[in-house]
Amino acid sequence: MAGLREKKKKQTRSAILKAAQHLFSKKGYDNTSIDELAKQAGIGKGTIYSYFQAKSEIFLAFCEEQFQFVYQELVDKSDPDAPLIKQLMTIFMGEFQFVSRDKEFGRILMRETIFPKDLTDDRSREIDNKYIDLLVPILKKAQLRRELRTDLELILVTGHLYALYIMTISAWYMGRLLSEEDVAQAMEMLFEQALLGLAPTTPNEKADGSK
Amino acid sequence: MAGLREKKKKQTRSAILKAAQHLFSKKGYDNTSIDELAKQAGIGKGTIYSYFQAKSEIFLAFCEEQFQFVYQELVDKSDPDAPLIKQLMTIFMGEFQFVSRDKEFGRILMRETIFPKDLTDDRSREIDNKYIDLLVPILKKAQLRRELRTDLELILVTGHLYALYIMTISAWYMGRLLSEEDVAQAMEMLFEQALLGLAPTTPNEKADGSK
DNA sequence: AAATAAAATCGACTGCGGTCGGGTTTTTAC
DNA sequence: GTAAAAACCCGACCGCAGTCGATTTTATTT
Repeated sequence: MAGLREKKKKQTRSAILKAAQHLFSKKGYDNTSIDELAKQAGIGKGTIYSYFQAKSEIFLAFCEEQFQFVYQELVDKSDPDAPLIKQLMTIFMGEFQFVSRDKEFGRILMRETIFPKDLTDDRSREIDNKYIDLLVPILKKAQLRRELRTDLELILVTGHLYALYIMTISAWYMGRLLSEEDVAQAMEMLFEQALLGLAPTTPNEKADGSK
Repeated sequence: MAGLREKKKKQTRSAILKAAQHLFSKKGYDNTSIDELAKQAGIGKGTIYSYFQAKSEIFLAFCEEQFQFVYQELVDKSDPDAPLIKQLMTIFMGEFQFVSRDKEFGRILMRETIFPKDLTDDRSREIDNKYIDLLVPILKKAQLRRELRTDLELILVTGHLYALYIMTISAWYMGRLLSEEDVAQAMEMLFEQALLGLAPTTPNEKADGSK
């Protein structure tokens, strides 16, 4: 049977992740050393590096599991027939609450997700694929309700909205936004801007003619 | 004279930055150790930490100088009467070219700028204040030309546009956009989306009534 | 000018992320 | 069943960021 080795590897990998879940949650990312992780998982330090290429990768794998749970919750919570902006707020503020539970945790996640160090690792790409999967159906429904233009590539729209989310979070990290309400308010204004457009409601070229 | 000490401190600080400029440019950020930096600057390792709290701070200070130069170039290059979207493209693609000269350099800069580790350090905040200072006059002129709504807070608009820039860069870092043309194209489409709005040209609420 | 206080400088030291070569276990070949 | 090959595991080791207390340099007081 070729299965014996494979099985053990799965066990080891999951032991590492379990140790990570325990220690990261308890002591935070920076305060958990690889040595501790290895000890907790009952393996040697070097072994960890044959499962993950860097400490940050363990963190991303850890996040992925957490996310899986949160996403489902968010999908369940949001009302598919509510106005688009309401749904966006539900999802992204839910995200924010999750990320902001531990500021350090969120910062590392953001950094690795948006500006990944290792391009060979698909983990970061997968994470924002999740955003796309989450948003696209919502956007499609909004198109049916005529809340959204139908001539746009939805992937660009998700990128647009995600960008505004990132910017809001960043402003919070930089101390420009202090409370959760500040964050919510700024985010909603940005979404409104995106939906209505920055240019005057009637496009400029046509307005010129009428003047 | 109270000046002697102050003078020396200025000298030392500038020696560190000069060493940083030299070594970072030559060997990259990660490959330059604090020890080397200290040696090149002709001081002890510990001394560096009484001028900067972390290696990343030295990097940000180094960037600030570089930026100063690039900004001026960008301002000079852009035509203040061109359509807003043209001006935005000139500025942000100029930025991109600067940042992408060295991928590692850009990544660290982005990470520190957008998700700073140390909130007590104002450097990262200053860097995006520069964006605001750069964009606001351009936006004001666009308002006069009726290319931009006048009922918006300009700081939110700069945030909006900056967010789209970041998102595009991020997509490049993640390997979703490969060439410079890809980046330019994606960026322009996002800016267009932002200007025209994601919602159908006539806002939904009014369209409903007419139907 | 001498004595005291304050500030700045230094490099040995610590702890951590990541590497590497030798040792061990599993698989394959015969 | 045994020997060769492959895969896997490990912890001593390396280089580096950042700390700390001892030491030197500058400012202040008498």
